[in-house]
Amino acid sequence: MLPARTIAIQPAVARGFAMPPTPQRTALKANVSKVATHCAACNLREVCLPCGSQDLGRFDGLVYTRRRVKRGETLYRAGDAFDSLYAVRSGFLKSSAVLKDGRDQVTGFHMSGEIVGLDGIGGGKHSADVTALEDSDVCVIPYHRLEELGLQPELHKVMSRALVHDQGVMMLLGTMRAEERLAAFLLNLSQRFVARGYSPSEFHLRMTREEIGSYVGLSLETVSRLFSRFHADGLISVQQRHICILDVEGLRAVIDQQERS
Amino acid sequence: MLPARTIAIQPAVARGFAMPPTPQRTALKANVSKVATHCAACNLREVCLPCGSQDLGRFDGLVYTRRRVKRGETLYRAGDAFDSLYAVRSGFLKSSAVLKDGRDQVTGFHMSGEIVGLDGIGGGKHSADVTALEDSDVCVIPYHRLEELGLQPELHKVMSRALVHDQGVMMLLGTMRAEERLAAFLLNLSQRFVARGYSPSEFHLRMTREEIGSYVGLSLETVSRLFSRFHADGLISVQQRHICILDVEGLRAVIDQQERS
DNA sequence: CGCATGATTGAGTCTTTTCAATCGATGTGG
DNA sequence: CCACATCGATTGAAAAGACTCAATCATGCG
Repeated sequence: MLPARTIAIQPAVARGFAMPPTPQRTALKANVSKVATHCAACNLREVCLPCGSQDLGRFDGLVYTRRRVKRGETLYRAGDAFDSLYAVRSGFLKSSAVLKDGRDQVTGFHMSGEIVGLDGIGGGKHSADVTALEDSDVCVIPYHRLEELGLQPELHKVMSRALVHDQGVMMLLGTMRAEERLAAFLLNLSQRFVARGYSPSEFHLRMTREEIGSYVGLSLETVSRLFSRFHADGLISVQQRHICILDVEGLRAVIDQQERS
Repeated sequence: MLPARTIAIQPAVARGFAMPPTPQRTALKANVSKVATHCAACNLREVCLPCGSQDLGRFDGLVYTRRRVKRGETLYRAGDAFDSLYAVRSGFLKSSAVLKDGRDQVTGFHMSGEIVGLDGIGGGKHSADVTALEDSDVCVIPYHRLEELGLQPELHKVMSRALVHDQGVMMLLGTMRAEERLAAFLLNLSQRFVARGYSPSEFHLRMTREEIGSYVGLSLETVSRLFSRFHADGLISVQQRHICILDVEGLRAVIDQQERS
């Protein structure tokens, strides 16, 4: 049903560090295109620049690999061995975890410049699935190379920021009402788009109502209803997955003020 | 109202690395007792051993400091400058964050062997408050020393595990019903107690119903009612903050099976 | 001993979910 | 090229779960 299991890819060659060829690696080579230029996504700073636009000296000498993930395919799955981190170069992905009784939840959305795969460092295995919501392109960062290169301080910051972000999501899920959750979700998306040079007020949702609902802890119907209500209130305009934010302050007020008309 | 703001404490002396004495540091010295023996809490592995019971060679040469936090006092607060991580040696703490409209939420509970303060690495400032729920004792780990000592790989694992843990909390808040949340909360606490050599089935809650509710996204009344219901169902016995888990499998079944009588 | 804080329990309300029907868009095969 | 199938989105009505308000009950502390 689903495409072949993801196998983390090693760089074919790195200066002074030739990987011993294994059958898997040889087989995978065809899948992987070597990137000759520097990759801003690998900056590990969640830079918001288009890939390739920033030249990072410390990456000199590192031959890294790129991997394409088609819409619907997984970058990795829960239980997969952890070898590498992934910097999103382009596209849009979600991560999701499954409870043993079958219920699953979207735990995050990832766009260009963000680092994915941090969940695997602790246990040597990934604890969630990461699936592309549109054709995506990631930069593979072998974890052992990261250590060699002394990039840990950067990584610490990325992970710490991820922890702070999760804290925010916990606040959202734990204390906010449905309206507030959705307003916060839209504002967060908008922020992230604008940081990447896209319009802050007009964008295309890459995910379904169900995925949004799963992420913010609501049913898909509630999400749909609230989009309609926001639309009726003149805060946004919705047409399927095309969103315009018409009144940013109004959206913010939904979160800040608990009293409403 | 609250005790003086927390100031992260530096080690007074470290081999070949004398801190320049500043007024603050001198003033704080009285507060800090130097620890001559190795501290298992600093292991950075969230070891579940009582502090001091494990001798870690790589900590040779590091003179580290201890800090006591009385019940109700804060270890640090949101906005405080980040200098150090803290390993809990004994006691029990909570972290909590405040939304701008005043609502606050408990984002975690911390017991011996766990590392606190990771939220500050990314932005140089802490993003949450950490408060002692009982008199506690932490080991201060200056962040810059951590880099010198090459302990980053350990730290990565701790942070990654924290991310995975947060993922679990997000699942709890996002997909579980009230009963399931509370059952999961109790089982998690039990697990953590048993890992520290305490009874898995009988323990004393260090936090109020309100703090539990805040953590799992329920009102304090709902928490109280559910404790009573679990009691009536023979799953646990509750007497104020004293808890006995009478039927672990029953509690697990609350989470796993969505159908109930 | 009395006060303050936290816990329990009840009643009523409100939000959100569930179930269900319909609509719209997209893509495929005849 | 169109009909049909499929998937996602919308909307309504009813039900359930959790919350708020409020009163009462324990416990611990000064």
